[in-house]
Amino acid sequence: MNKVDLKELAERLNLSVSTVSRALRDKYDISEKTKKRVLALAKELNYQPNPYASSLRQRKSRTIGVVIPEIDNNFFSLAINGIETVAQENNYHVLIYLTHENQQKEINILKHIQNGRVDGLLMSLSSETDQIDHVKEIRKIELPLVFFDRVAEGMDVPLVTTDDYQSGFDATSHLIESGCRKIAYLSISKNLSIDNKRMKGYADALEKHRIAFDSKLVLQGAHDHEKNKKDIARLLKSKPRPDGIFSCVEKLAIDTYEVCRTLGLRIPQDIKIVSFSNLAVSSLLNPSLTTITQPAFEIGKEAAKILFKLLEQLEKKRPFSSIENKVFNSSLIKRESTG
Amino acid sequence: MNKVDLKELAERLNLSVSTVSRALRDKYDISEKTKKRVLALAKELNYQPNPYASSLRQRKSRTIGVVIPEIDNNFFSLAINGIETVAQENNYHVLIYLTHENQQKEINILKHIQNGRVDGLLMSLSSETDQIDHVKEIRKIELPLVFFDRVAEGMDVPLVTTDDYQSGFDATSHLIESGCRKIAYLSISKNLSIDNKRMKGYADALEKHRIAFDSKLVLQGAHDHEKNKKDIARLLKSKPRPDGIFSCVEKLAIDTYEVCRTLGLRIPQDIKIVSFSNLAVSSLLNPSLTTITQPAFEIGKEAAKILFKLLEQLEKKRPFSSIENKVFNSSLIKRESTG
DNA sequence: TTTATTATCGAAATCGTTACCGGAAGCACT
DNA sequence: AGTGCTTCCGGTAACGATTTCGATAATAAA
Repeated sequence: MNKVDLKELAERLNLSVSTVSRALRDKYDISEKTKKRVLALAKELNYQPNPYASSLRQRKSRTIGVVIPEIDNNFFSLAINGIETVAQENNYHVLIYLTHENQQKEINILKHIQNGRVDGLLMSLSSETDQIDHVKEIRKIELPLVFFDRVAEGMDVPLVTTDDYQSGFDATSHLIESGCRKIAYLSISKNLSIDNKRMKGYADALEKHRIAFDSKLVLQGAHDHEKNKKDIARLLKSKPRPDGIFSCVEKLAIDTYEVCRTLGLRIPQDIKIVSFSNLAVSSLLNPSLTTITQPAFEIGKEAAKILFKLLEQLEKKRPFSSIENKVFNSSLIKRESTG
Repeated sequence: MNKVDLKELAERLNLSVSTVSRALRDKYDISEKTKKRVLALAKELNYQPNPYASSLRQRKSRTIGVVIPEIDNNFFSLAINGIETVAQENNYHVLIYLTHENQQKEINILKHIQNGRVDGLLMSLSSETDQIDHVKEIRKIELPLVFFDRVAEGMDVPLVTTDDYQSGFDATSHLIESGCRKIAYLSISKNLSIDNKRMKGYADALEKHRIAFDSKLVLQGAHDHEKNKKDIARLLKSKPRPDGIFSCVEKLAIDTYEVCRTLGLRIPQDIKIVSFSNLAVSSLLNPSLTTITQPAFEIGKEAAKILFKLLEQLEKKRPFSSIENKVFNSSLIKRESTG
């Protein structure tokens, strides 16, 4: 066991522990000569400071937490990629927590995290979450928090999102312009603001083209693929059959593809599909999928950057500047599924 | 600021700090009555122990680290999903580190991690990694370590892998049986044992069918998509053109699809493709892709379980039982791309 | 009643690092 | 010589929990 601590360094160098500590951290009141001696020995012995002692004393952990619904999802893995990149640049560590779209898990995670384990939090809500007391609790202890994508609104917290309303509007308009008149909306959650906004865009686009909104055409997706496929199949077998599908999330679009295959429905001849998606192979699907693609990596990076800005302000005890929201544009990429 | 610590609890209860601590941890020498009082107040004040103080004292962090090459990759995100699931069951926290396939980053990460920040490590090597001194360093400090998928062999460390040789053999045989005679192998790294095994399976299958191994048909993939596509295009324009492709990783297969589209090559008529892949939409591609699919989620779970078993043994100071390797079977799923 | 035992709790040391305060030594300037 | 500044370093007390040891009181055994 190879544990070198400050005491050991101090003894070997005939210095005090506090001097060694300050030398290693390049403080002003240690001579250059001493600093060099200390650094040299520290390197030789491969000294690594104990992060827990340090965190305990400094009341900061150099760690941020990321709480997300799931990770086997292109959007979130790209976002984490962005987050981790920024964290590594700032010499921070990243703790990952998955809620698996479960509100109770989300509550538990937030509860067990509000003890200084992380200096800040990045978060995207679970689809089941229908109240946010647990998040407000986090605010009470003044833990810097940034929401991305699946945000909770009205909380005085920075939000990083995309132009969900506009995207919903554009996607639906695109379907209408492609000839669709009976367009279904596949939702993940009526609780999530991003879902509501997308649906509002959908509804407004319908209205603009004088197409009646029909609540029977709104399908609530679940966490269970099989159930989703059954529901989608029922929807696609209803008469008159929908001629367009706007899916709020990638996985429901995939389910739709599979159901269409099962039912022998042709895309785009029988039904056209557009979906939010970060699938790298959208253009290679059969048929290629028209997507609204969010800049997921950038969203992760930006959310992390804002969080680090908050941390810096906290550090310098500056008053928090105005809440910094950031809205990215998604891009509608037209492909065969709406052709 | 709402920081409740043991001292505060103790004062309010007219007890000593040590009694409160032991009551909370349900030790035998505290009366039931006192325990109840303590628990009640702790709950009321939402007491959360400071993890760093606790870790410092106990010399354990209840945290494991996961070091992987990338995360926007279906295999690794599924694996993490499995890891996180097991970790959450064990009340452990998960730190994520991405090497971005870069050896130097991998070295730095391992260096900064060997200070007690994690109790154990799960790891999959970067494709660039061509020596493993940094990993051996980790072993010296007796940090429990489990490799999964991209393992380093000969290190007396548990490995969780798939039957890469057999999969390589089967995939190649399948191509041959489908009529291919000039089969290219797309590799990610000559350093990785999984790559070597897959290639050995490829080579042996060729030999079994008396097809000469041709090193010009082995293409070394890089981290850069554009370069890969150029290389693949060059390969596919060579004469006589390869009639089969066996790709070691998903992303090279995707690149190949795109190149084929650009060059106007028809899959599977002009060229057949099989690839390792965890893509959920393999069957929806145009044409659907024949894959060797690894049980990624299970691999993550199993690796984490083995790690926790090691941690438990360490806890009880039992001698380590024999190194526990686990080999999962991948499944060859035949689809149109080799039809 | 005395002694041994058990049940229950408190005081203090400890984990490794950092912050606060102060002190010695050297120099410059009156 | 005395005063005032720097420069450089050490001692000590935190940070918040756990653990060891021992103390007290209550109970059982003698």
